[in-house]
Amino acid sequence: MKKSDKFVVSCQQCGLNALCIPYSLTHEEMDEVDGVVKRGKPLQRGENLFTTGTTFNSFYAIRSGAIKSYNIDENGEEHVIGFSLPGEILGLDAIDTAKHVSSAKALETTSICEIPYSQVETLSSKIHNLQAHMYRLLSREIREDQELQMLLGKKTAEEKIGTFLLNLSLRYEQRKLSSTLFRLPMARTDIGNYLGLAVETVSRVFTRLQCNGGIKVEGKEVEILDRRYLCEIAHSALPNP
Amino acid sequence: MKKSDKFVVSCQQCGLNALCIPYSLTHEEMDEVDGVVKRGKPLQRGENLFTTGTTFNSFYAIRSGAIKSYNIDENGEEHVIGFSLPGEILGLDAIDTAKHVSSAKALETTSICEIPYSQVETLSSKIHNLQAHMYRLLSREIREDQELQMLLGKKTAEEKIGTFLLNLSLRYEQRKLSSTLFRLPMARTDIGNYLGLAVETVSRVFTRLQCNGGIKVEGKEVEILDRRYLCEIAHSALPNP
DNA sequence: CGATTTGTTGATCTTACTCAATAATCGTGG
DNA sequence: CCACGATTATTGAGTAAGATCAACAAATCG
Repeated sequence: MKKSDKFVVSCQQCGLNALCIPYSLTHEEMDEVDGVVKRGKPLQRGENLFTTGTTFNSFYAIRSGAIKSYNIDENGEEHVIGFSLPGEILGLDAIDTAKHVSSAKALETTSICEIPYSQVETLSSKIHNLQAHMYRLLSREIREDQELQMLLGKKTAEEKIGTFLLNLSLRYEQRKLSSTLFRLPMARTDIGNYLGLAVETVSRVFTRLQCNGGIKVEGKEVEILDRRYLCEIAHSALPNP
Repeated sequence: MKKSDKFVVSCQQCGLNALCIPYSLTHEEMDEVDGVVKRGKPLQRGENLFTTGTTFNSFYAIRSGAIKSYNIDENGEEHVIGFSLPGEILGLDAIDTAKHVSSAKALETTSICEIPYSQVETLSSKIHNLQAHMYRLLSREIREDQELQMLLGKKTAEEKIGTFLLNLSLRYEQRKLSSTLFRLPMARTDIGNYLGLAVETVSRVFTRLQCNGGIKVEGKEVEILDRRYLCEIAHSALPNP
């Protein structure tokens, strides 16, 4: 097996384009990065990848499936922090405390790649482009979180759901999956919890968007019928005009 | 001037304990980190440190004063992202895009330290502890943003304001300033905008908290009278019991 | 196949927004 | 320093968006 092949197998299939930055690493460096990525056994629906308070050793890249990140507050209430789809990375919020500050649960059968943090730390000292990439990765998450804050603080239920659907659509597209027809891996409850809405509101907005011809919903299957209309609803710039 | 003195001058006074990590850097390393930090001329109230879309070259540490980070949306509406107080760092969200994704404006006369990103990148490849620290710094911001998301999505007006005040109190305390008596550097409008509340609601909650003896407000001066009560209102764990 | 969870729809209630009026504070120039 | 206008803050009254409660339908699972 050539080095570049190995790289392709454990890295790009992992959706780890992010970590690997093929355009700026030598084959040798790719191989090194490649070497630290571990493929774990798939998680079953409902299984936890990690839970709050446990020691942070690795972050993870989703290969297939979907993960829900959440926290349980003092009153035992769940708070959904986000959803991770294939090709995305999670666990970066735990670097600072060395303990996981949230829990991560599989929403469906999910296979993941484990990326031991200590090795990334060591490797990124040596490979300058990997370090630069880690900084960008972390920075991007900060920026995305800030966008979400605006969504949560200032937008109406319709704007929240519209933006949520368009965001999912974009993320699937980035992974070469259909951007117009996809399956929501999470329950309505999770969507509501994530967006700060009651389940009933989520349901009602879905129905309303369907009545207006923007989408077609059937259980967890969603089809985006009128992207332009959804963008209007979301009051955000067109992700893909 | 001894090296350690120089370090103290441009670094600790900057509130850059964060960047310097005295406990894990040698004097030589401290001196190197020290060397890249530039002290700029103070900003006057209303002056911008940077604006959305401009090239990102440096991030900044607040030495004194206060900064408001914000964005202007398509409709010309301002959205307040956050406030930076002495000893805190801002601009980390721009690493990814190489352009500033938000604007930063001085809320009062503010002196800052400029930290050229390219130099931190270079230096952190060489000084492993600096790299590790940068990762922690970025990771912490992600975690804090996630906490804010929960606040914005699921909490009532009282919980939001209560948490906001306790958070400010904690941040002042960390910088050895009074945690019980301080001046709000931002307008009510900014607080409301930041927390996703109407100005009027902010005003009303302030009055209500004052009536219940939790705080004393007089214009921008705030005194925390009953921390325990505020914590109850905020429905959060006591930051300092 | 029945039981349990998950999703939808309707009716009512509550929180916080909006609009409006007034009061206080700030900044500026005489 | 004070007077002026402009901005910023407070308070009240009415309204609307979304929460809650409740009932039912549909999907999922053992």
